[in-house]
Amino acid sequence: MDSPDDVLALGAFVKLMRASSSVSTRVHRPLLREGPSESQFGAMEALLHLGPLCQRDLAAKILKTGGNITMVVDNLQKQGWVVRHRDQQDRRIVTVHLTDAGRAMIERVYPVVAASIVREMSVLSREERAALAGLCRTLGLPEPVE
Amino acid sequence: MDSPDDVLALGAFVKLMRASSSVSTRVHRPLLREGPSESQFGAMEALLHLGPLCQRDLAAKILKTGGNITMVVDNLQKQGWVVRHRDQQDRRIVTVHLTDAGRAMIERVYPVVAASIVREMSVLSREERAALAGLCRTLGLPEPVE
DNA sequence: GCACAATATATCAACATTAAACGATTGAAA
DNA sequence: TTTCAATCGTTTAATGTTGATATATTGTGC
Repeated sequence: MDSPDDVLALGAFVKLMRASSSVSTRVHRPLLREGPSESQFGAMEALLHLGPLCQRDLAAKILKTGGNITMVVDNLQKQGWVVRHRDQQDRRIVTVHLTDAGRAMIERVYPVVAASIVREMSVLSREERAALAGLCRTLGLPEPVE
Repeated sequence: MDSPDDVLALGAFVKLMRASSSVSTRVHRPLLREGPSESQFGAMEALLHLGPLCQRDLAAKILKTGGNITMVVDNLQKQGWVVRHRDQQDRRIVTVHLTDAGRAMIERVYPVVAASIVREMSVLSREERAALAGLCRTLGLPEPVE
């Protein structure tokens, strides 16, 4: 467990965690004190680009649990950015829709965040960005049973 | 803002976020229902490998805010894993020390997490892990003013 | 039609996280 | 020596996050 290979694997993991944490913090910092929180932003962006979603799909999109989505949607609803529609075919399902105010907000805020992301990624060359994307895609896949 | 380059930058960012989130979740899942939380683990690991730290340094090590550290150390103290020592030279400073029980806990748990990390990273070749570490190191650096 | 498993959401307790404001303490400048 | 700014930790309000559990609803097998 302390072979040189293991040490390098641990180092790569730590760097992955620190990079994602610091980049994410910097990307979302401009929204402070006016816009949605990070989770709220993720949900609003999904609704903008994918259309109305049920809470289950929304949770899957932003990698959060069901219990969490209830609270995030609650808070979005308080802001008047989304509304819940109970599905009439399957009454277990709640579909979340953007309001006009919500659409206006996310259409205003999304470009700001996107520009921030592009700026953050500009420290890497085009080839490096492609390499990072490929490595992260591999890492994100479920672990093989081995 | 929608040039092909920008789209690739956004894609790389999303994959970075999803990879770090899913890998981190899988790495820490084995600790559920017995061990420390993820933040608690980070703090305990820092104390194990670096020795006693003041809360400010602890916050910097695990990339969290001061207000957060107060709560994390509170909860570690409740478990009997750490103690606070008020510095006598500079009475503003609180140094956090592992207790014997805390050291025993983290020495038992750390190898489990480390093995889990090594397993997660094993989906990449040695060269890929090195490349990932380098890219993430670059990304984690503060953004140039440009 | 009736159990019954599966699904979707909500609820709950515990812990996490942040920004902002605050109190105590320190050190240095006036 | 007396302000005074900086530093360290804490507190607070708001939101997030999870796993466990509960409730309502659906569809299936009988």
